[in-house]
Amino acid sequence: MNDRKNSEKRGTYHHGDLRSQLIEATRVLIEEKGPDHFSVSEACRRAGVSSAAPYKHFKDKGEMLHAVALAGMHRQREQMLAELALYAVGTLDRIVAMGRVYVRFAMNEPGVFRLMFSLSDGHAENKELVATGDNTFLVVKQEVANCRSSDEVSAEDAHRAFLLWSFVHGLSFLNIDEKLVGKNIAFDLEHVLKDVAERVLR
Amino acid sequence: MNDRKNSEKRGTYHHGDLRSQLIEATRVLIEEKGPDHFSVSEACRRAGVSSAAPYKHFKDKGEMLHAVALAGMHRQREQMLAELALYAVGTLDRIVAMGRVYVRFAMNEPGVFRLMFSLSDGHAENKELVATGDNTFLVVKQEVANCRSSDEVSAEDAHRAFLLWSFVHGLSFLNIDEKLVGKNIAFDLEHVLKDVAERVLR
DNA sequence: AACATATGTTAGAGCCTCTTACTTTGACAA
DNA sequence: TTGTCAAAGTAAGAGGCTCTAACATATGTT
Repeated sequence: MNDRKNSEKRGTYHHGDLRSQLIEATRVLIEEKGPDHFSVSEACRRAGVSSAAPYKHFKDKGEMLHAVALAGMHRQREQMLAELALYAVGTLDRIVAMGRVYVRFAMNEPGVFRLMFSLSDGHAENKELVATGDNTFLVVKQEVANCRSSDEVSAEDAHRAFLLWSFVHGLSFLNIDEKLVGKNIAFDLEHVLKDVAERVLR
Repeated sequence: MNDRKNSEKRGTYHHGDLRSQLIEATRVLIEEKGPDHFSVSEACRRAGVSSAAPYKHFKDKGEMLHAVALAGMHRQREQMLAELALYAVGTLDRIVAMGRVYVRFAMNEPGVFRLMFSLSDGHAENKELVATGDNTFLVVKQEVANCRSSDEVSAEDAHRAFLLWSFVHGLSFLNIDEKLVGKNIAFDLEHVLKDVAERVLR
């Protein structure tokens, strides 16, 4: 079988696993320099290929970024589900848990987070990205419904989920963009998340 | 006196008002193509000068963007103060008014809004930008304090102002990045703002 | 009137994205 | 086993970008 998929051996003309190594190099670069200063050329240098190589795998630079963003959304989703598993269904703890994952993800991977949400370059036209995002928001809505002891997501549940999302989204951006430093804002994440969850879920 | 400051006459070797015309061209371009796809060259073409001209007025591209961002922050602040003047001191209406201005500004000038908050390229190091932002947030804190019938801004007031800011910030971004379309979210701005203001101010 | 300074210009270095044409490799059918 | 083809590399380069250096021309001060 083809055991070259495991990214180890190069030295051959064909790389074997260029696509995923480019995505990883891109991800690292984005965290180092931000999504704006990322260059395909640099990613190529790190992957050890010529600067024309990526175009066998991606239509253009934007498609590389989309791949990184999509992988990020999957990571975020998985982290959310993993954290949710730790708390009892229908408790506020689960709402807090989702918020924690959201904000922490932004702190841990600010570059990718910005890419996922802020770089709107054809994101809305990318079916996969939109579907993944919708899917994650569906989880939030379901959790809100559970918290309010209903199984089906009502319009009111959706509205409250939306309030929660807006809040953690704004908090994440203000935080990674350092708009909060020196503004005398006591910022204990757990406390803030609990506070907001209570206010929104009554 | 120097009446060439009024941007009209060119045809002369010296432009007369290049700095501000470059800022305006940049602003327009950013709204047309987004802050990422803005190019100095294009702004020069529109202003009718060579692509080296801007460097007599700005250190680099980033400084041009800072100028646009700063002008945006001043516009935002002025709109906020103008809107505040319409409502009685200490009322929830004033909180709603500030939120309205914030979200509307983001909708009307998404490119500049993104620039102001999201492009964190040395923003934190730019004293003027930071000071202007702090100043605007001070207004919010003061309004929250007024709403809770105290003149001085307590830590609790600051905390609530911060919750409000996070919320409208997130809402603005989700909105302009079109993350809300097709997610069955009833989005009546006035209603949402009132709802949130009540939840946060008890 | 003459000069210093501010603010334009042209030319070009060095970087980037992406295309074209060519090369190498691996897979698979005969 | 070998011949062929598609996949996935490479080198070269067009065209665009940022920014610098060297030069040119207005402006305002003296």
